[in-house]
Amino acid sequence: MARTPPTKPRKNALQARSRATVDALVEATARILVRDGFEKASTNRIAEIAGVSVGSLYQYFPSKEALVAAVIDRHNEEIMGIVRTALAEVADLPIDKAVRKLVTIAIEAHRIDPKLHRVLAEQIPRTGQLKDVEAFNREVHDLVRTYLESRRKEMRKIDLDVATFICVSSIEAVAHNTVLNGPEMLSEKMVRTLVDETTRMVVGYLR
Amino acid sequence: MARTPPTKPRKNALQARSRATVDALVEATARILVRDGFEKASTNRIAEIAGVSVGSLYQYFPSKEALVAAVIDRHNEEIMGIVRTALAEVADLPIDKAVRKLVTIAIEAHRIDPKLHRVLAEQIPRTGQLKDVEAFNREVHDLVRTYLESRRKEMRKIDLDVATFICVSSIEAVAHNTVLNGPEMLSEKMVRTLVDETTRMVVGYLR
DNA sequence: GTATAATGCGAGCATTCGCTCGCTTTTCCT
DNA sequence: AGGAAAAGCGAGCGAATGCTCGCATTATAC
Repeated sequence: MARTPPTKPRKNALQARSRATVDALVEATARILVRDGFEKASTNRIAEIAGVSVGSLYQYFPSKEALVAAVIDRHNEEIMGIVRTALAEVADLPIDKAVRKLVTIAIEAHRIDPKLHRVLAEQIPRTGQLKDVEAFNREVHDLVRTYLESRRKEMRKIDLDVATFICVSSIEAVAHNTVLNGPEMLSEKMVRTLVDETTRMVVGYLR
Repeated sequence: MARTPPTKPRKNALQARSRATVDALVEATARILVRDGFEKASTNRIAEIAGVSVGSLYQYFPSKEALVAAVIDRHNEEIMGIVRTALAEVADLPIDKAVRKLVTIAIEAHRIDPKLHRVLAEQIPRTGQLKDVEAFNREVHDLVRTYLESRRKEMRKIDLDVATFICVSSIEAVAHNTVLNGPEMLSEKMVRTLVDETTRMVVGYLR
């Protein structure tokens, strides 16, 4: 048999299979969380649904918590992606346009897999994940603060950190509660009204 | 054997002791939740800390969930008491004064046993308690809505339910995040600033 | 082709948990 | 005093869970 080239020797095969296994496990965890809730999500069950053995599960995730954390990370990354993109797009817009976009985006972000979002928000005991949640909040805060800083001339004199804190908290809460209150509040018309009103409040506050 | 008198026959003795037992159990549950978190709060442990046997525990609480629910109810009742009182006091005040008071109260209410509040918010899987939380939110919403209705002339034309939803969500979120962010944000000065700013935002929005 | 390492397997262990049940102690009533 | 009812007790059961470990299977290297 011919020689195998020196490059790319020892991790291909390993990755092809194990990557798939890891993905299947995370996906299975998410599905069980949505379908049966946190309490019913045992490692045995997760492995079963993923079509993987418990033993293999524990080769890639040291604990059940790690598995759930992976699901949370994936979800958070999705949301952060949206938020980052939105804030980049908004960088050159005046405050009123920017806030409107951000409010819209906030609701949209919460609408990604709302069932999973609900389970993560309501059923997952935040044990150890505190760091992650904090980092998440921190990044959002910093991004928004940076934007506001660049638009300071449109604003009244105001402590930037306080303003950011209040605006982010409020927008997030409206988006969160809107989505959690079920599909009733998610009619096109309702969403538009909420975006209008929240934007009005925040913009009015900032300047 | 003589007849047992019709009035107050069968619950006196029961109440002196059992009242104390029930209280001890609820108190112990709260303490364990704060000290060790939800996961460590087993019924055996709760009974032990309460100085009561597991058997007795199950005479008064049909399940662990019921015990936790009792703690939540107690906490919610405390908060609702404050909120109800505040809204009564505020009924005759103009919007700016009223909102300021409500924001202050919201933070104060969240400051009742903040550690317990944090555990309840972050660690308790909301399973079955959904109804209670909904009822709680509902009552707050209705109280605030009623106040705003009585002050409509001071306000711009606006959908009352939407306005209530946005204001309550925002105020609650600011209070919640303020308290959860730890004692750093709770200096006298900081709190005053937050109250000022949040009040400004909400009042500006409403009129 | 064969040795070696990577990956996967799953019965089962140790532990914990929620909860029951047969019994004792305390309180009340007469 | 005496007996019935209320309250309390706690060893322990059955079920479930997170996780281990010795072995089987598959891929890679040469």
